[in-house]
Amino acid sequence: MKPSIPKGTRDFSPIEMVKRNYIFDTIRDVFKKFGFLPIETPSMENSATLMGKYGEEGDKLIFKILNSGDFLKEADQELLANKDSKRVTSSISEKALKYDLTVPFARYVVMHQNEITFPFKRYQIQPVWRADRPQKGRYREFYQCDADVIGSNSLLNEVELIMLIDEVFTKLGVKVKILFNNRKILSGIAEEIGAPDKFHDLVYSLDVNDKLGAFGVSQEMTKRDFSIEQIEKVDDYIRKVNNKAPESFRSFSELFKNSANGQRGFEELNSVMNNFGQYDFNGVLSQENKIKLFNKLEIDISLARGLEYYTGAIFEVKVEDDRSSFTSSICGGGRYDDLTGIFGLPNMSGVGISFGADRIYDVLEEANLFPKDAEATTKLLIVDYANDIPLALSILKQVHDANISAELYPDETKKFAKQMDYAEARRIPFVVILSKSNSNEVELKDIRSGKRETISLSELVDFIK
RNA sequence: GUGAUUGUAGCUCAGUUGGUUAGAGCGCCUGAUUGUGGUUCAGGAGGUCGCGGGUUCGAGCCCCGUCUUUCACCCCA
Repeated sequence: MKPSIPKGTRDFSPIEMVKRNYIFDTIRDVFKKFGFLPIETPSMENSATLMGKYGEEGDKLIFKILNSGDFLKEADQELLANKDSKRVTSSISEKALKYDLTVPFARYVVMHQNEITFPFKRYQIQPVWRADRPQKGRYREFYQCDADVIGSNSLLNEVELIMLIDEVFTKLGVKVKILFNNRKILSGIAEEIGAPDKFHDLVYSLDVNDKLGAFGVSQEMTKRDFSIEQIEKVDDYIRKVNNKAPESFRSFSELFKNSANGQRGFEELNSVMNNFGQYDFNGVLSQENKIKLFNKLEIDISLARGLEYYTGAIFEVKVEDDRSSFTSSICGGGRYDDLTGIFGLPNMSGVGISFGADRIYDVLEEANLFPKDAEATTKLLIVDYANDIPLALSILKQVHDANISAELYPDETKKFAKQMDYAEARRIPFVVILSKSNSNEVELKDIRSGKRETISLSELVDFIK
């Protein structure tokens, strides 16, 4: 049979793994620095844990796992006879692959609440699965790197997460734009125009602001049967936000006369943004005391995010780098006030962000931002050693003891040319040709320059280092 | 989920309006040559043309189905 792997999944070669690990290590280091602690959860969860948390679209993208044994006997025979796939699923599948790391985390918090010290800061780097159709930057199995703080209402957590995002992308060398919004503003607008029941239609309409501007939003709202007064009111909001001037944004709050939700959303947004040097809405803090970010931080009122559980802050990060054409978001997150409530632990607000490692990989690859030394693993190869294997092994031991990665060519019977090809293919920078060496001096070749020289064994370690 | 797109040797690709034993470059293997792998020369292995069905005297080229690739929409990391 011809070997293959499922659609949307990938194998990773050693070269790719070294680069992937570079991303994971960078993100993990920043997570640790900010005080987050690691956990892991299983690949699969009970379907009931996952279903209903991601909205209608999200639920459809959850991979279900078939029950074991004679599952058709256990199934609802009537639904089975009617070939009602959608409804019969729940009777033949009780488990599912996890769709993100946030919901399993909420489940974890509830199950381990007695052992956790709150506020709890955890990070988690694991694969998740989505039954999406693959395309650019979209895979069916991909890694998320999450950091969440749960059990704290403080908006300083939002501030810290923005600092964390800025630091990660600064370390990776990618220029990005951090978009920030608050879901309360969105529901505030819905309330203000008297259409809280059309929240989703409003969000979808606002979404086109990004591409088509205020006029596009009006058009979209017309399509979705909003009244002229409603459209005009929203248009007012949009224009105030699209105009990036602080005084324009300040006047924004005056628009929420009838919505406490909207007013609060504005205050939350304001109090977070005010910590950063790029914004100065009310001029309270002097510029010197504000945090300077390497990347851009912007308010984007159209930012809604599909995940249903967000209730406050919403983050999204997009690449803004000439060297990359990547347009989809590479990091996102937000605040969820009651994710644990459904599992029986109310009043536990959390906020977190999720880095899309695979998309970040694509960006770094496209923009050529991987450090070059990320490719070399072994520093030294010993070749042509068949005549004196004990000497070869003793040199190997000495180099290893100096904490340098080195190896023997794995087959002493192969031709010299083969052994040199191996060094080149593996990008090993140095080769010791043992047939021309003795217990005092070794013949060392630098593969990149092609130069050979004889140096003493004691110098070897320092030379390679 | 909707609409396109791709699939020929290990890799990158040719293959004309359907017509005899399906090609190239690189790579790989063998031998020779070369004062020290990387040069040059000679030879060689390797493909049921994604899979299944159909049309035809005859299909890599046409039709249907299916899987896969890539992309847009939707949604999202």
